[in-house]
Amino acid sequence: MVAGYDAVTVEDDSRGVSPETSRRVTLRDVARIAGVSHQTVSRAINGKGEIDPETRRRVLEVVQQLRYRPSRHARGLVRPDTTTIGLIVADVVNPYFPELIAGVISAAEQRGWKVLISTTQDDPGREPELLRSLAGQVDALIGYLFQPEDVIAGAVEGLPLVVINRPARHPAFSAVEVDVRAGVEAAMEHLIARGHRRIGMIDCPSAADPSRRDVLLAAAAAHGVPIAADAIVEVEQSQAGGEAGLARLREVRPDVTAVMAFNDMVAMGAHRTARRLGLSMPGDIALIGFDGLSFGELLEPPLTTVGIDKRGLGELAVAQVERLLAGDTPPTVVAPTRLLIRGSA
Amino acid sequence: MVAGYDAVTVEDDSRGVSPETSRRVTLRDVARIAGVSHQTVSRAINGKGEIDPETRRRVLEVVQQLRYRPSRHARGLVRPDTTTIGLIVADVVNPYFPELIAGVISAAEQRGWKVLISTTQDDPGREPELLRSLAGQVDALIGYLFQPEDVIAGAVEGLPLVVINRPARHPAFSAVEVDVRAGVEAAMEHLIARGHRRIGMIDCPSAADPSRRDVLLAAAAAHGVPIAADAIVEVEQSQAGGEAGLARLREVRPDVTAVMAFNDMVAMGAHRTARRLGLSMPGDIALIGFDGLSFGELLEPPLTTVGIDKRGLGELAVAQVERLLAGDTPPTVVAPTRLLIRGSA
DNA sequence: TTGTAGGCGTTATCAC
DNA sequence: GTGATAACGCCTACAA
Repeated sequence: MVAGYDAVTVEDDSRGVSPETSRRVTLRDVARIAGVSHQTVSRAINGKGEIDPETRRRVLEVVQQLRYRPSRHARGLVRPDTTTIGLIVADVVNPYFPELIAGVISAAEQRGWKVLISTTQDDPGREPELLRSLAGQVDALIGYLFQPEDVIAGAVEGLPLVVINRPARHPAFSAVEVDVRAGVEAAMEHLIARGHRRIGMIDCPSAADPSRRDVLLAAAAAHGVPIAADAIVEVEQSQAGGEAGLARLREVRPDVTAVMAFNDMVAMGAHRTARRLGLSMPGDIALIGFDGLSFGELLEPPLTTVGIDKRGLGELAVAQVERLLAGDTPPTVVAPTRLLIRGSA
Repeated sequence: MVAGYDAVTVEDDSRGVSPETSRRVTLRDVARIAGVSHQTVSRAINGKGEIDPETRRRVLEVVQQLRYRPSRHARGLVRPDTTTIGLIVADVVNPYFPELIAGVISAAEQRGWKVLISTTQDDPGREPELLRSLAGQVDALIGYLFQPEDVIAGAVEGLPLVVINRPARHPAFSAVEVDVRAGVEAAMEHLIARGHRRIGMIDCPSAADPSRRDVLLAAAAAHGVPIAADAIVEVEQSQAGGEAGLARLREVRPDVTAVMAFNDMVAMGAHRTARRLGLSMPGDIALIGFDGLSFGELLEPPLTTVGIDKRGLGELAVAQVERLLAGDTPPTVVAPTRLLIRGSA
């Protein structure tokens, strides 16, 4: 009993004299004040093992009073590990991402995993920093990243990483890619079947390899409908970029009858410009986007586009993580695309 | 030394013979194989303290070879805590949420916090289970929840919780609310100023209190433009609900000239029905949504709506968490709304 | 430069 | 029913 008494005094000290130095309230603090062993407190909290109801009540009271909260780290150390994966994207609001995120979350949840999300707020420069800070908290990472591979590799230091927007050259990475080639191919065939022979593109800078532009050029050439160099304009990846893009393209090549946009955002801008110029779609000009974002359905006419199964992409990424975690080095997985013919082409 | 030797054997066992039983690779395993103390390994990994480059190289090699990864829990136990907050929403894809999530993430990031996201996949029944499982991983929770308060309270057991879609009656909760009253009020004034006198509503079931319906009725009454009981139809909260809602309303009260929808999703459905019926907006019928989702801008005519600063809502929630974590019991915070007059009313 | 001892907060196992 | 004692995997002293 003397020991208990002593302890209480110590407790009073640390709590009364210097509450600012607020050390964390621990199981032992509760135990001391409640006059029981820390083990009993544990039992009271977890409802495990036999314990006198009265003791339990008293302990829980002290728990409340001290605002005690168990340390998740201490728990994690002792209990079977919950695996947590980190997800880094540029921006949650970009309509491309929510579905992707949903795929990751649901696939993770199926496995009983948790997902930690971070965004670069559209600033790729923050990637290394984010990767580093997430790396300490998770068991693996999934990222839609733009930095050079060695920069990324340096930041994650051996943590399993799955990249979802580009090929993985670096041996430490694993990748999920979109079948851009098949998508562009399908779009091209569609346009040609509709009689288009002078096709243009509103492209954007991208780290992908091969780029959409290369793929498009190849597909067009393969079909004997070569694309003129000046029928490809490059703009910033945004709606505004798309608006400017179509305007520019019309100036340079007014004879173009069909346009493939880098993605739906850009296509939406082009769509806007087309309407502003009084061009009917698909009559005066056919327009095809890429991504298959749902807002395209709301446009008038609705946007024809190469749809990506973004949800599936997220799920595949989690599956890759699973194999990585198991010690595998899985080959790149390719997510399919599907032409969504909706009206603008 | 015998102990060490034994251990090596065990290690060999667990890796070679039964990789399924795979115990975690620890710092000590690395140390043993590298022939140094676990402390040296720690130094090699963290780059702290003096260490012979050659030793370091050798250690890191073993680290690679054994695929050693430090345990985040063990680290967390010793290092200053990263605070992590859990965020629970129904579904990331619902266009209401991405902005909210973005707000939470950016506010959290500003404070150096991490965000763990979970979704109920639109099944409120999963809330207790999710809350419980998240509770073990985070320092506080933010949730867009539908279960009764005591159910929630039981699941989080004292973890700080901020609810963002309803008032907090329970003392353990803290809340961020949307200023529905002001929003509805503004919408009402707008309609009345435009000469509308027979106003209807497409409502949905909701846990909010007071409900949007009550608020609308009060506002209407206050302006001397009472709303007939049968001018309020209740539908499921979805686009399909909205479609059915306006159709039903037109049948019962064809004289209604303006309709307030429960939210933008529902309004979009109504918008569709209006077009299908050949009703011009805002001429034949004025339509106002709620939420201020951006897709409303793409409709033709664009949807007039009561806008919510969803990003701000998320930021406010994080601020509430901060106060909660500091030991405060902050009062409910109200996020403002703003009428976005875009065309449909 | 390297190794040893102790502790972080929790749970499990075993006595009492 | 309750309480010691020993892990869990890591890091920060401090000693060698």
